[in-house]
Amino acid sequence: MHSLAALTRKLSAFAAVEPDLRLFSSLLPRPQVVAARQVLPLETEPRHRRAFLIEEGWALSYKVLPDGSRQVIDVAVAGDILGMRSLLLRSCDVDAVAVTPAVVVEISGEVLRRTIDLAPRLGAALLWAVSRDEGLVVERLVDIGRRSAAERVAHFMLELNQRLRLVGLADGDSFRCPLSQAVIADALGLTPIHLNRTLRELRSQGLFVCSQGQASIGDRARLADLAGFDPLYLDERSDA
Amino acid sequence: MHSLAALTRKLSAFAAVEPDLRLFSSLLPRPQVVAARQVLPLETEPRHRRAFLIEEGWALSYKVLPDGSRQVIDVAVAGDILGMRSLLLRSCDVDAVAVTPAVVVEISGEVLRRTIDLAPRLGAALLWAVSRDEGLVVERLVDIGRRSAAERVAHFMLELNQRLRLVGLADGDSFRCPLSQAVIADALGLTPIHLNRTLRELRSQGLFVCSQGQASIGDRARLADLAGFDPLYLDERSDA
DNA sequence: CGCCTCATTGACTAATCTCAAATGGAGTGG
DNA sequence: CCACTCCATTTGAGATTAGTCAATGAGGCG
Repeated sequence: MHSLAALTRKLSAFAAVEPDLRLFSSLLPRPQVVAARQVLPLETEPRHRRAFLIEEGWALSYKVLPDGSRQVIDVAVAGDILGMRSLLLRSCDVDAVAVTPAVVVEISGEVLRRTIDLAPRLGAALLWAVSRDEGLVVERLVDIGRRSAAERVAHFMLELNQRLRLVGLADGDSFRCPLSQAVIADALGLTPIHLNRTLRELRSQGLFVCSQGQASIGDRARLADLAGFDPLYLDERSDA
Repeated sequence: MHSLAALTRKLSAFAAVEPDLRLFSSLLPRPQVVAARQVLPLETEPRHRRAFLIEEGWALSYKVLPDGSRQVIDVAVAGDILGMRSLLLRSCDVDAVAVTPAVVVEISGEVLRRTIDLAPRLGAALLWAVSRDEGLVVERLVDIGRRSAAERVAHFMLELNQRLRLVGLADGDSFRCPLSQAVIADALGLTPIHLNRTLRELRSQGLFVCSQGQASIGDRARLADLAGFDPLYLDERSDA
């Protein structure tokens, strides 16, 4: 049996789904331990798709363009699900990979379909969770579309900090951040070089430091002001 | 009673939901006719949110940043729903507005909750539709994050054309496009000035023309090649 | 030690933005 | 029918941001 701890916590904000979660859990395969950099295959054969629930560790989904450049779409931590979209849609070309060693549970289309069928309410809750994660994509869209490099970085880091706090992986202004500059740059639509300079700039102003996988917000107020950050959209509570 | 024609068409790709749709329809208020530029209030009082189903016409949702710049998030045509996210989440600061005269149906949180409660399967289908629309946001993210101005425009227009074809609002390579350059620029993270130059460039190469609200793809093959466009993600069929 | 990857820096280039202004159509009131 | 205004579009010139190319450190690992 899985603990599904983080997921349970997430979904219970939406509805009372414990009994359904037991059913769901019974349909799932055993958790897998994966190494850092290991690919999480969202698609093996053309018609065979799957999603991954992240139980522990960090992972991300991304899309590679014909010219080889990469856009990171989601950064996922415990309780997040990667690839749900490609399970429901004939979405294309999205890949996922573990950033750190991680524990993941595969969710096949079959399992999801049976879950929606047997426990539609949990199905709705799962889709709601996905929808919530999409809120992050929207925020990233605004980030990349209309903010300068420094603003993007500031916003991204504040968001990350807030998300980690919500799942108990960060306490105050410091948090572990195993994302390389290349990954962050690909998430923010920047060059690693330019990201590096931007980080230097933030550092020199005492706003934010990030090195050796350890990140630290130096001046939350000024950073939030720079980013125009409003943590409201990360609120996990549902109004339902 | 509403026709919900476009929505029915969309959702039936996911599951057999006709009976549920009748229930849903009975919960909805009457359609409203709104003028171009009229705001669709996603949030009136702090705790009172709503979404809008677009029956006819064009509308869009956007987010305004502190500095006044705007990022367009969704462009919605018949059958699309705007603001679903803000209904489910405590999402913030997203506004919606009609681009053309339009017919819309308000969906209150109350109605959505009752729908999910009484017809969870339809609830799942609705959330699935939302998830599908989010695929568009992801695509926009890649667009803005990693493509040049010309590539963005090419991709956006091919996507729009494809979407309109799917709901019967475009036939071949020509389609009505009532979006002003300012709107398109805000959707693509560009300045109107730069968008204008980019459009000129595409025009001069015979790839794409857009004027007087009428758009036309001049050379689909080269345009798709430029954009790296793959219409797969727009496929409305579900695998479920 | 040699080979990674990641982070960092410099010098130069190219894409995009900003500011400013001209053009042109659509509607409006006289 | 003619000013006149309001927009959206178009163009120019110069400033700025971010990207490219190239190279050097620094740390981890077999």
